[in-house]
Amino acid sequence: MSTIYDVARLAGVSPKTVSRVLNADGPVGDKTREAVEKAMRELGYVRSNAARMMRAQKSGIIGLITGAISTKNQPLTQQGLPDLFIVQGIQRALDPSGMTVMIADTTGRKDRVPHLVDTFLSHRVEGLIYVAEYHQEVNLPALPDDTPLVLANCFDNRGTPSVLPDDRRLQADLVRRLIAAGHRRIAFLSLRPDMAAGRLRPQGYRDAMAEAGLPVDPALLVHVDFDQPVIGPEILWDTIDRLLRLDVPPTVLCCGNDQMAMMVYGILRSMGRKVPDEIGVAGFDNYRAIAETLYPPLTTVDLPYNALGARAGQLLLDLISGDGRKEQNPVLVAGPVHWRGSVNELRPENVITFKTLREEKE
Amino acid sequence: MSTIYDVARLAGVSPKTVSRVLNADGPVGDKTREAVEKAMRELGYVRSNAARMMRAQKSGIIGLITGAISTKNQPLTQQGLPDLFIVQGIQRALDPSGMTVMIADTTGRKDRVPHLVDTFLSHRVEGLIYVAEYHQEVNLPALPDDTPLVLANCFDNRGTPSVLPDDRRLQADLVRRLIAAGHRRIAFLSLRPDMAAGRLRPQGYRDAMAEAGLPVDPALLVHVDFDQPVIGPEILWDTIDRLLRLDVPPTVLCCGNDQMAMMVYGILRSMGRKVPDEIGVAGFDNYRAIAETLYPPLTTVDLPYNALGARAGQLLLDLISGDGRKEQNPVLVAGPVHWRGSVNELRPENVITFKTLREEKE
DNA sequence: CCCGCTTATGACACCGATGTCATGACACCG
DNA sequence: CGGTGTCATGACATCGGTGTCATAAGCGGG
Repeated sequence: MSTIYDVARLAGVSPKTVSRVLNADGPVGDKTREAVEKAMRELGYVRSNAARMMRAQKSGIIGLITGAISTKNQPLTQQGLPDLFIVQGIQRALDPSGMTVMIADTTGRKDRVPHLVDTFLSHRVEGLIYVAEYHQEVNLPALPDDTPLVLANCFDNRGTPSVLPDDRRLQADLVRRLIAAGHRRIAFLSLRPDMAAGRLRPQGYRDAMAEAGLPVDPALLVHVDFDQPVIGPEILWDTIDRLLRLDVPPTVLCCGNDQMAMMVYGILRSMGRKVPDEIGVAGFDNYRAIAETLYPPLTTVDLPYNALGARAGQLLLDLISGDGRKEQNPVLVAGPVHWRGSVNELRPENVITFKTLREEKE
Repeated sequence: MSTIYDVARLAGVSPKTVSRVLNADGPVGDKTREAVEKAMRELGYVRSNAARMMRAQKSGIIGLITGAISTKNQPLTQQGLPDLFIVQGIQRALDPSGMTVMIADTTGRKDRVPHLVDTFLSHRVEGLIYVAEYHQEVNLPALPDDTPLVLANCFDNRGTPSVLPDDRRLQADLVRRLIAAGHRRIAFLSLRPDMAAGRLRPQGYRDAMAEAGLPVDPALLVHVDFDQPVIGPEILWDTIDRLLRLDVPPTVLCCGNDQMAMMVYGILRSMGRKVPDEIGVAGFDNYRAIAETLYPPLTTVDLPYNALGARAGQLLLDLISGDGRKEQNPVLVAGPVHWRGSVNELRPENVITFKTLREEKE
C-alpha cells in the first residue's frame, strides 16, 4: 500500500506538502494541491492510521465491550437485543465526534474481559464502554491507566460513571396509566428478584399504587420464574389460574417484560379468556417485534435502550474532553408508555372503586 | 502511558531486550527477564499496537461492516437479529486466530459504506466482512486495495466470495417433513418476491412437493405483504380467510418467517381456529424468542445465522492466509427442522391422499 | 593458548505521518 | 532600495516498537 512518500515522489513535492494537503494545515499552492490530489487518486492512497496515531498520541478509537452479543444460554429471553440497541445508541452519540468504535465480545466468558481491556489499551483507545445485557451489578478489573470508562446498563460499587434504565419510574408510569384507565385490581407478575429489574419494577408498581391511594394486595404481586427451561410455562399457567380464581380477580395482568406477556397471551387463550375484553395484559420493554406484532398489540412501556446508549456515549465524550460536570451518578433514563389494544379503558360503570370492593366483600 | 524505553531504563537494559522479553524472540538471561518483567509490572506497561504495527505492517484487525445494527425502519421484522447472530458466528470463527474484530455500522445509510471502508483501510485491516440484514444482492464499491473481502448474507455480481443461507433447501426440508407427517394440502404464505427469500423459499416448497409427486395448487401459494405498516394484518387476515374457505382447505399454513407465523397465531385465534388441531402453522428462521415462546411452540426450520457467520469468518481467514482453495461460490449454509407443537402428525385416516382428494371432488 | 561457536545484549536504522523550524520568493511599505 | 511580513515549501527529528547487524562474554576442542 502506498505512502505519502510515494505520493510526494509522483507529485514532485515533499512528503510534508502531501501531509499539508491531507490535513489542510499550512498553505498550499493551487497547482501543487491539484498535483498532489491527482497523485493520491492514481495511487489509491489511504492514510495509515498507525503512523498518524503514533505522532498524534491519539487513536480516535472508542472501545466497546459487551457481554451479550453471544449470550446463548438464555434462548427465551431477549437474546442480546438490549445490547444491540444500546450499541446503536452509542454509535449514534459517537458518530459526530469522528471517533471509530471498536466492539469486542466476551463470547459469554466474563473472564475474558481483562484480556479484551488489554487489547483495547494496546490500541490506545481514548475511552471504554462496558455494556451489560441486562440491568445488573458488575465488577470490572480496575483500569491501570487513566482511560475513561463508562458502564451502560450496569453499575459497580466503585462509583464508576454509569447509565441505567429507570426501571422503578418506568413501571410506575405504566401502572399510573393503567389506574387512569380505570383499573384498580392490577396484578403484577414480576421477574426474579435476583435481577435488578425484578426488584425495581415492583417498587415502581408500589409507588404508583400508593400515589393513587390504592392498597397493594400481596396476592396480586408475585414473582414468576417464567423463563425456566421447561417448567416456566407451567409455573406461569398456575400463577395466572390462581389470580383469576381470586374473589376479586385482577382486571389486568402487568407482566415483568414483553416476553412474559407473549406467553401470557398464549396461556389466556388456552384458558379461553379474551384479551382485552375479559382481561388486560401489559408488558415492559416495548420490544416492538413482539409488542406490535402480537394480536391485539401490546400495551407496554418503552425501555429506551437506544437512548440509554446515546447517553452513555455522550457521557464518555464528556469525560474524554474533560467536561465531566459530575452530574449525578448513575444517570437514569426513562421512556414513554405505549398504549395499545391489550388493555381496555374501563367505562365508569366497570371501574372497581373502593366502595364497590367493600360492597362485594360484604 | 509508558513505553519500552521507560521499561528499559527502569530495568537497566536496552529497549531491544525489553522487546525480546515481550515477544520471546532471541535469548534473554533469566535475571534480565525477571528485572524487565518487574519493571513492566511496576509501570503498568501496555504495548502500543500502533508502533508495533508500523514495523510489522500487520494490524491484526478484521473489519466488519453491517447495515442493520441500526435498522430502525422495519420495526416489525427481526430488527437486526440476524446480524447479531452472524456477527456472533464471525467472532467465534475469528477468535482463535488472535485477530481483533472492529465493527462499524452504516447507521442505516448505505452511502456511508465507502467512508467506513476507507476508515478500515486506514487502519490497515487484514480483511473485511460485509454483513447484510437479510439475504440480498449488494453492490459495494470495489476495494482499491488487495484486502480480502467476504460477503455474509448477501452477494454481488462480481463474484466476490460470499456465504448465503440455503433458503431453497431449508424450505424444501421443512415441507418434506410436513409431507412426512401426512400433510398434503400445504399452503405457503411467501414473503415479497423482491426479496431473495421471497423467491427461493417458494422454489424449495415446489421442490419438495414435486419430489413427493404432489401437485402445486396455485391457490395455496401466495405472496403476502404482511409487514406493511397498517394494512399488513388485514391482508394477512383476508388471505387466510380465503384459504380456509377453499373447497379443500389446507391442513397447515407454512409461513414466510416466524414473525408472520406469530401474526397468523393471533389471526387464527380471532377466527376461533385452534392450532394445531384444526390447522397447523409452520414458520421459518427458528427465531427462538418467538418459536419457543409462542403457544403452542412453533414448528420451523433453523436458519443458522450463527453458522453462516462462522463460515464467513473462516472463509476470510482462508483468503488472508492465501489458502483460498476456491471452493464453490457462494457457500450455502443450511440447518435442521425443529418440529414442535404447532403442527400435528396426522393419523393415517386423516391424511388426504390423491384418492380421497379425487373422491371428494366427485 | 587460540579458534570457533553459542549465548546475551546493545546500537542503529526503519516503518509513515506530522510538528518544528528554516528557507526562498514575493509583495508591500516607508 | 532595503527592511519586514506573508506565503509556499522542504529538511529533519520524532512517535514506539522491531529487524539487522555488531559486540562481548563464556566455553570447549585441538
